[in-house]
Amino acid sequence: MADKRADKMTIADVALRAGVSTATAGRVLGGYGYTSKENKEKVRLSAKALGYRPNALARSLITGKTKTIGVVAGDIQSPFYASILRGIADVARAQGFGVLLTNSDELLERELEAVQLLLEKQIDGLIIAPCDTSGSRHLHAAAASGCPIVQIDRRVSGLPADSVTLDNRGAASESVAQLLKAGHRRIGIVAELERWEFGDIETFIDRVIEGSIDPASLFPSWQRLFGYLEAHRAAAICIDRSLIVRVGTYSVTAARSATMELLSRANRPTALFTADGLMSAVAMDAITSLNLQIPSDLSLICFDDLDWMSFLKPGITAIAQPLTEMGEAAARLILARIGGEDGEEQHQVLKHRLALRGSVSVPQDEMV
Amino acid sequence: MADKRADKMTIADVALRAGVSTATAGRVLGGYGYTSKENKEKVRLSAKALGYRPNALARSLITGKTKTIGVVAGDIQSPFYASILRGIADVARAQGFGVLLTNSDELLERELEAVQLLLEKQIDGLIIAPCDTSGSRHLHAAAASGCPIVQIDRRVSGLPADSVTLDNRGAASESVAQLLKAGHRRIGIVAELERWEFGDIETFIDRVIEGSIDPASLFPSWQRLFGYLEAHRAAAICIDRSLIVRVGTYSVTAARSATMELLSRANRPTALFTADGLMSAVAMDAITSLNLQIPSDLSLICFDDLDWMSFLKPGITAIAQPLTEMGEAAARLILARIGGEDGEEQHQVLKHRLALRGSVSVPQDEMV
DNA sequence: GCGGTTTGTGCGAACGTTCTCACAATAGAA
DNA sequence: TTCTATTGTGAGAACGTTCGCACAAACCGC
Repeated sequence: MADKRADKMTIADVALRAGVSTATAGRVLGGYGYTSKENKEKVRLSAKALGYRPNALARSLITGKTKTIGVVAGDIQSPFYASILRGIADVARAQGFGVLLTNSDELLERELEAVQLLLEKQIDGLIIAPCDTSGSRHLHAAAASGCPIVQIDRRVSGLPADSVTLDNRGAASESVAQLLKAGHRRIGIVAELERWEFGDIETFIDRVIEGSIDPASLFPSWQRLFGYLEAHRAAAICIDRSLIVRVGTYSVTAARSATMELLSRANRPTALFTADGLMSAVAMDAITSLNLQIPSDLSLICFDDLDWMSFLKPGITAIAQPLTEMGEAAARLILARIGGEDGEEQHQVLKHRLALRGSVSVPQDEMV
Repeated sequence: MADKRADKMTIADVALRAGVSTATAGRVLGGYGYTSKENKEKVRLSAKALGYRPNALARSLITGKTKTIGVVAGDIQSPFYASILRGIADVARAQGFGVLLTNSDELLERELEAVQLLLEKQIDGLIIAPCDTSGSRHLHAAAASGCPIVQIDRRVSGLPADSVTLDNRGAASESVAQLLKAGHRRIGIVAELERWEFGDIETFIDRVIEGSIDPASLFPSWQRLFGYLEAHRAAAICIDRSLIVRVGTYSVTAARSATMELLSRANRPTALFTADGLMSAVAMDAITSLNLQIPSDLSLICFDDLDWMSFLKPGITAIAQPLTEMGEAAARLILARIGGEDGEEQHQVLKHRLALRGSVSVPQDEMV
């Protein structure tokens, strides 16, 4: 038994018991500098006997590295962030890094507090899904002060930081093209589309058509609308503004009522494209409530591949984002920066996978 | 402009610029001790001008508190842990605490490493879903060394630490009773049931029947089997051992083949009880693959309420765990302990909610 | 034997805070 | 006046590490 107060054992105690200086004990335990075999042994034994556990705080204070990366997610509860976080945590753990987690709920104020907290705790790097893609002075400041940042899911324009995003525009465009190819001419889209800083949605549509928008620092849902518009233009099909359902907020109730309204119309669309996981779940709810059959009454392609889409009666064709891979990529980028890599900004744009299942068919009116 | 190197600003720099001692500056910024109004003002101004950000590491080193709680989850990616984590993070944030996250993948070795990492980083408290409910010397050691621990989802026997769990036995028992009441006599159960330290599953069944098992530090899936058995005994119905499908590992493929086998039998059960979210999803997949209709061909009650269960054609009756509440409760407990509360061990057992939907009916053979 | 490298050790100064002292100055009470 | 509180200040010692430096012993080729 002897000593079992594993509590406040310092390197000095270990050194004393081993009969060496604290410096020597530090060297063997920290694995730096030279030490003789005998002393190595003595110190190790002493440390084990005393139940010594290094204090990372003290180490970090002097080395200036905490081996901790901060993560600001939107909402950890969502499968989207949960999977990304999984990827981050895996890579971090493999390198002996810890993950300090906060969520912003997509609220700027909360993001501010979170970043502040993380920086005070001296994280070595920050992975963040930024709320505000235009301003974000706090992120510019953090980057300027030397904290490496990797953006995920979206990019704040002008921020000197790496990013990992999905080709949302391409994915949406491909899916909508799929529906168009099947013969659909009235394709509804349900998307969040909370805010676009440069005007209303009509302006957005006009500017996409005229080709004067750079999708890079758009929010994902806007990029997906972009893809929707692009596919229509490529097929030389006019946009029916009424088929674009802008929920305006990331809420189930708002999404539900908007979707119900769209699908209850006399001239309802023959196909539906949902722009994210929440919209997909809500749309599915609405579809079963209205007793619509997929794909005979309505074709459907969903952004985000949720588990139920594969085992529903006809499987739902869905765009699968490589979420854990995104997290892994982000973690690898941040670790590289922490490791001192100082090349150009890296902007990794990952590709989706279109899971083709049974929710798309020829539109009803053409089937006769 | 002036100074924008928000990087290495220490309290000494602030003090120098304000024309006071570091002690006074510390008092103003740290909010302890006495300071005159004038100095307060001067220091605040100086800090703001220099973009001073306190170094939590240095503070923690001396105060002995990091305002950080460590979390060891099984798999953050699962909706189960994601929701719990959400609850934890919310409560922690509200109190200015950070959350240091790791996952164990239910592997003891990984849990060991995780706990080690967290303790080295000097977390103030630990919330953990322990892998091993019997041994766990590392947790005993951590508790002994003064680190408060809150266990979640399950309890290691004899560990002096609070816990937050669900009444798994009660929930399972109630659900199975529901099926029995509807007239089912052949009720299948699909559960993970990876390990039970005291013997094989037959022994377990026998010992439950004879009433010689304390369910407190059983793994949830075993507690749920316990409830299944209990409900049968209460209804004086014999257990058919062949209806108890032990998957043995938390894997989709194993679960799928086991479930397919069960549902393909000539004398397949008339009702099914799935013991967790993964089993539920897999079972649903199997059911649709086999083209069985719910509830006419098979009644179903699932443990864990997943989003698709509410909007499927007939809704699936499910046991909803109050997950975020569990996380919140755990966080509150740990914060209380960190705050110095030293009463008796607290073991909070939360209640489930049975979401009654359309997946249960009278068994087919009695319907005539 | 002599410089030069390699290997090993201990002292003490960092790191950026908090916190204990000692010490003033002011104010009110006796 | 003189004694106690109250309010304020700064010097300097913690906290538990890492790291620079000085110094020694050993080994090496020549």
